[in-house]
Amino acid sequence: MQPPPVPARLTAMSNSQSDQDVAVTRFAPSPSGDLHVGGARTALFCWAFARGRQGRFVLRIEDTDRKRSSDAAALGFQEALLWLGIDWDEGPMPDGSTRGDHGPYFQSERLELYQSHMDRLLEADLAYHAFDSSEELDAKRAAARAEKRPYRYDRAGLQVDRQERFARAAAGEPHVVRFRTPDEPITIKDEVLGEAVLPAGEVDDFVIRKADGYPTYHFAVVVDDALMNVTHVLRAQEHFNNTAKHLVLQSALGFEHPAYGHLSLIFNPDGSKMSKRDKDKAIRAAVKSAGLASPPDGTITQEAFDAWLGDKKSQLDHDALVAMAQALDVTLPEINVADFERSGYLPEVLCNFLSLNGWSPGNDLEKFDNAFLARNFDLSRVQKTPARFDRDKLLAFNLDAIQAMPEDEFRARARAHGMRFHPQFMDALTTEQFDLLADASRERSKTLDDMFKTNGWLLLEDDRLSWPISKPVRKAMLKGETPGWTILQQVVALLERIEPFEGAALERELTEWAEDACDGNLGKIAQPLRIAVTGGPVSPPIFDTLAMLGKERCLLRIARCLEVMEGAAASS
RNA sequence: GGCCCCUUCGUCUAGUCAGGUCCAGGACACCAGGUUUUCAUCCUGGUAACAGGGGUUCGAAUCCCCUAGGGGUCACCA
Repeated sequence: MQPPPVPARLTAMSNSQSDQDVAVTRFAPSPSGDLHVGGARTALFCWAFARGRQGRFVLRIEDTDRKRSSDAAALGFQEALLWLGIDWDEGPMPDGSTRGDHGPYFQSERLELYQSHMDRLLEADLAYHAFDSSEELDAKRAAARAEKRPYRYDRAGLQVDRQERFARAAAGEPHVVRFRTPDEPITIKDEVLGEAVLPAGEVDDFVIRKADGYPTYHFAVVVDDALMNVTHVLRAQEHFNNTAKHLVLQSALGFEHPAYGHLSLIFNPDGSKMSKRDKDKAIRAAVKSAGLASPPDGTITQEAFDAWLGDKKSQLDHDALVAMAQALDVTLPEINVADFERSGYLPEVLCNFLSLNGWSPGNDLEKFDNAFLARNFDLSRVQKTPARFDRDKLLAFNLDAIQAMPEDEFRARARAHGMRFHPQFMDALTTEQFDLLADASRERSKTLDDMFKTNGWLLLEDDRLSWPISKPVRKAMLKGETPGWTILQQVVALLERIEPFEGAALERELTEWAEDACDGNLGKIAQPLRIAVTGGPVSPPIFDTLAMLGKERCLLRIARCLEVMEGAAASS
């Protein structure tokens, strides 16, 4: 039996209301997991495109997959966008309110809207109920693959008589609705990639309403973009082929076609696709290289550990990953926007860097802010090729931004970061101590997190400090004609005298003292001092280090250190 | 595998649409020096690319064709 001819299209339906927007873009994430940097870049470009043209930027939540969507994730996306400095004119707000006249902005709340357009299609035979079971379809797919033939839906649903289709659907028999794709080539015009023609038959009769009554992505996106007057759809390149479906659907529904621009993907440095799985992979690699047979203390149970290791496809949850990373001393790769925040990257730097992956203003200009991006962003300069995400360069940009920051801004931002991610660290320090630390750390900080990671010595009880004899410690303390510890012995009396015990006074006195005692070589005393008060060879400039700790604690630490070093010197 | 897209230093890219000013520019990384009380910074210099092959042209990174490589997609997920 021949399939019935393709029916005529519905007459044009005006979906342009009174607004004369030249540019309406939208970011439409599905709320599962966290906002990925690739998604963040898409959002940023959408935002910039609209902002640069006095247009509107819409946030829409595509939660038609009921199994995977969550409200928490939707909120997380909003917070991540706001943190990046991306705001929207329409859509849900984190406080639960909604902006805009084209809502609702959660697809799960737009079901009647979809239904009315679905009915138009069904009535006009531009779509049809199909009663194939998943098993039947799977079998057909498998058969096609076995014959090395591309699978296309065979329109089995159309073999059922029209009246019967409607009757069975009305009777409640499980079914999907499929779109009757016209048998003709489809031309995709893309502002980034150019024009592409998909041969007739390439797009089959795809499902537009699932058995659970929810529209599929393809249908919802087309209806929503039209009803929200979206003029420019900027999205990831993985959607490129889907565009053909959206185009035919728009024609059938009588909607105008928005302009499309497909953005290339963002990859890892090794060329693999960047995904949340990378964190799990990093931990697996660390476990393997350490040859671990049981989980480190304080992480996960042996049972969970075995189950996880036994199933390569399984992934540890976030808390477990963090615990494992800490125990194994590995850094998890940052994948989500929230990861970068936690790692101490500045949002304006992340945006700047993300923009550079796929877009550039030309003229060898690299450093710019979101306002500049909005003013200058255009589709013609968007890169067609995927970009590998270079964390070293991002880190270098972050460093530059921190160095360029005024001292008090750095204090404030570092403090906010500390309160959020290192509360126990902040509790242990007085305001004065923290400011001292921030000022001393700024010029060596690549991230806001650095100072919290490298200054644990400040929090330690004086009698808990220890001095592992590493190579640089041995060199500074024990080696040479006059070993460092003997110089340290001599400087104690001076330190006891210095008042006030502050940076300037310390610098003056110690420098003068080194003139005689160390042949003018401050390093001879600075390193032993640093090691004595911090337990290791690395800390902020020595005078700041001493001042932060205060005289009493310094002297206590030095005294204990001298005992240890004398012992080490005697036994070697 | 079918279909679609892409291809400039290790990486992100400028230059390609309007062929000469490009023996290809910048940034990060890397290498070599230098500054510095540790670390990190900072300064100076350097190595390094038009995927390959055919055309067109006085002239090609830029235009055309082929090959190779890479990516995307083929769900009742978005």
